[in-house]
Amino acid sequence: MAAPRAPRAAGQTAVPMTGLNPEQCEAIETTEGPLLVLAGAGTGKTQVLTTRLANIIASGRAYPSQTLTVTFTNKAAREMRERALELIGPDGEGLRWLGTFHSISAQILRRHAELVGLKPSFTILDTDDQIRLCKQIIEAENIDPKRWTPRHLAALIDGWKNRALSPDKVPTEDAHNFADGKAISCYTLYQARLKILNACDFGDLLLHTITIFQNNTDVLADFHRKFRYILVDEYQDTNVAQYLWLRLLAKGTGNICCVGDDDQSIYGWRGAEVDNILRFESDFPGAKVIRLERNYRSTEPILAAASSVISYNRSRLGKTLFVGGDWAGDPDAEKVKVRGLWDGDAEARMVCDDIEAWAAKGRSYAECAILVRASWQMRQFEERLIMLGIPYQVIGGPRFFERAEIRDAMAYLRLIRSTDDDLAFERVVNQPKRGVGATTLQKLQQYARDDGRSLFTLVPMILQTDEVKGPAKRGLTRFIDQINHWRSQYANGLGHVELVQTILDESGYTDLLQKDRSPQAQTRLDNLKELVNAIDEFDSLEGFLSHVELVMDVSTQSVGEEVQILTLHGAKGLEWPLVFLPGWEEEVFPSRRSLDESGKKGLEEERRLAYVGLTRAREAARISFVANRQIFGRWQSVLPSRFIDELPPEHVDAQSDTGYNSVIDQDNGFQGDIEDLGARSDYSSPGWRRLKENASQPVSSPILEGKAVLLAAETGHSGFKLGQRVFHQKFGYGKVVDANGTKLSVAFEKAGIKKVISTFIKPV
DNA sequence: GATTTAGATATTTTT
DNA sequence: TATCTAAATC
Repeated sequence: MAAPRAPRAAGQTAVPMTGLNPEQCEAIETTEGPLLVLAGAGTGKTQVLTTRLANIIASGRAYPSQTLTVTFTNKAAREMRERALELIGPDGEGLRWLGTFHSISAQILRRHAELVGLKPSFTILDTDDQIRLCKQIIEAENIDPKRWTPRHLAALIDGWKNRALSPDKVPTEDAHNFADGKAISCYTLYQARLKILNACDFGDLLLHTITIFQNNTDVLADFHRKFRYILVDEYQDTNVAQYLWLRLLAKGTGNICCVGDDDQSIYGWRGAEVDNILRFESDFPGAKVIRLERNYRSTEPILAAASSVISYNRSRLGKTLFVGGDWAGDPDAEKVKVRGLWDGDAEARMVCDDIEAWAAKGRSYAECAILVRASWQMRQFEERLIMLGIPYQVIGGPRFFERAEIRDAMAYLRLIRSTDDDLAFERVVNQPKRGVGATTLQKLQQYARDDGRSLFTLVPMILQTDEVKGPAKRGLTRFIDQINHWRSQYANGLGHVELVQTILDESGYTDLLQKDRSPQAQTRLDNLKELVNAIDEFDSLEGFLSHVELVMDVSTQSVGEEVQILTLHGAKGLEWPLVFLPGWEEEVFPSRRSLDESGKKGLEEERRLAYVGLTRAREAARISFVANRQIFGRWQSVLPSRFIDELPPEHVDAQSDTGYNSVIDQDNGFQGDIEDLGARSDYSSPGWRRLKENASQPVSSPILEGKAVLLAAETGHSGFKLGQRVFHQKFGYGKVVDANGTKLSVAFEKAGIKKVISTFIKPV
């Protein structure tokens, strides 16, 4: 490789810098030495990051392959790569060190696996495999799995790995809380099992890489020479392991640029340490800090609201966002609306009416988003939107590669790739049913543990004996034969796409789903078709599998003309003109669990979540809270969130449509005035009083009228006749087959099933 | 070993 | 309310 071209003079950039403000330019041009870019919400962070990367390359400071760019999500990595390539053109083909912490670690680890006792072909376990491994360990250690769940153990191990703690370094008091101190031996056992399986979990990808760097100065020195510039996105979300990883690499040139926002650190429960960003200047001596505070996204009231709330946090570096874009000095900017309602139904009604009114002004549904704290809050909005016939999209939820049917299909493929993959073997040996139950499987596992060889190798030997009999023996024999058959077909040149198809058909998996008349079966079949399509895009099975292990993500869904419903966490990095922030009640938001588990730290994180939520809005933010909330089927009287009190009164239009003297308490039969409630819970605050003074106007929903939409339970079935064709947003078209009682029975065409509908449905 | 039923249990989510 | 797990029964 030739040496990089001579660096250009400082200040001279090779990439167009039009439309960038002075702080942004400074962040782009300060290429040498440690740099922290504190980028507030909506201040053009991604643009700075991509332009900076492009500039380093275009100015000849480094070849693309000499830059390391780290993100947290695959989505961010994809976006960054695209935007950087736009700026630097085909030169950037070599941006092969742009990726997530995990994908880059995996690349490094594949090259140096033997240094930590792994083969380069190691597999990467996902959460599901991890939990099943933990289950086996808990059984082996004779721990009561009811009291100490595998999930619990997996979470503990994950937590330690986030903090870069190997089994010998776990503080004893940390381990005491699990199964009378057996936690550490479980962890040790877990790591031993992983080594036998030639596998890694996500945490190991980072930890092994750190170990390699620490124990092999030559390898580290190699990477120091290689990576001339390091860029890190979302630095506030790094955990201890990621921090150590970065420190080791940054010791080379010292050219490390971290971009982040301490006010947007919302993943503490997942191991992120806000402290990393707070400590940056002392961690990297001589570090420069540049603040991006000019916000191009939101109106004055929205920024004022967000800034005011976040100012109540103590652990932060401090920034002051100001309106820097088209919104500057806009006299028509809407104040942040705060509305109090009787219950969740009324709240959903108000929000959806607002959305209709927005659309009636000629604006698009896709410009609206409803951001909730927890996913259970989504349902009532969905129901209401279905009723009004407004298209919507729920973002998040169970991901494609985590669905059972996809994981089953993947397990078959993993077995074809490597018969030693015991976890895959266990998953599908009885899927579809082959008469191999828990007892048989346990017996097999016992053998495998004693022998140290894989299940697939041992089972044929066991079958020679009389250890397993009857249906289990027949099932196992067939299973082994089938796998061998598929493997030889594949070895003899059967294409990987055909292979999946063959496996699904010959194993009886497709049959099983086709016979199943449940509503999910059709979706599952569709998902499997989707999987076949996905595999088609790769040129080999191995390529597909190793990609999927790291990128548990299917290409982003297209966003059409739909209202978006998502969690506050899912909203980070996104923006909409109109944002609804419902459920601002104590115990819901801030979430009670968060406060219970992490106290003041938890509260500050919840507050950052409020900040993230508010700053997603471009033109209008609408907060709401209720007096009575149904949580898991139980009614609870709730109080407005303390964050409402932290809003700046002059930028807020607060109003309660229901009055606060309306409190029901199902458990205690309490029904009374807010004064009583205040007395009960010591709740009294300026914000609350301010809202209470305005508590007069009733809620109105004019938009509802004239909609050809009915709820069976509310209206009876006057709107429906037997045989009537109807449309349901989730299940599609169908015919009414029974309309007695309070519910409506509908046979849906696509799913081929009958379903009792208690939510809204539209006659067509 | 498979199926059914009763009971407990309940954030946020990425790799 | 909905979902997942473990015991109880087939």
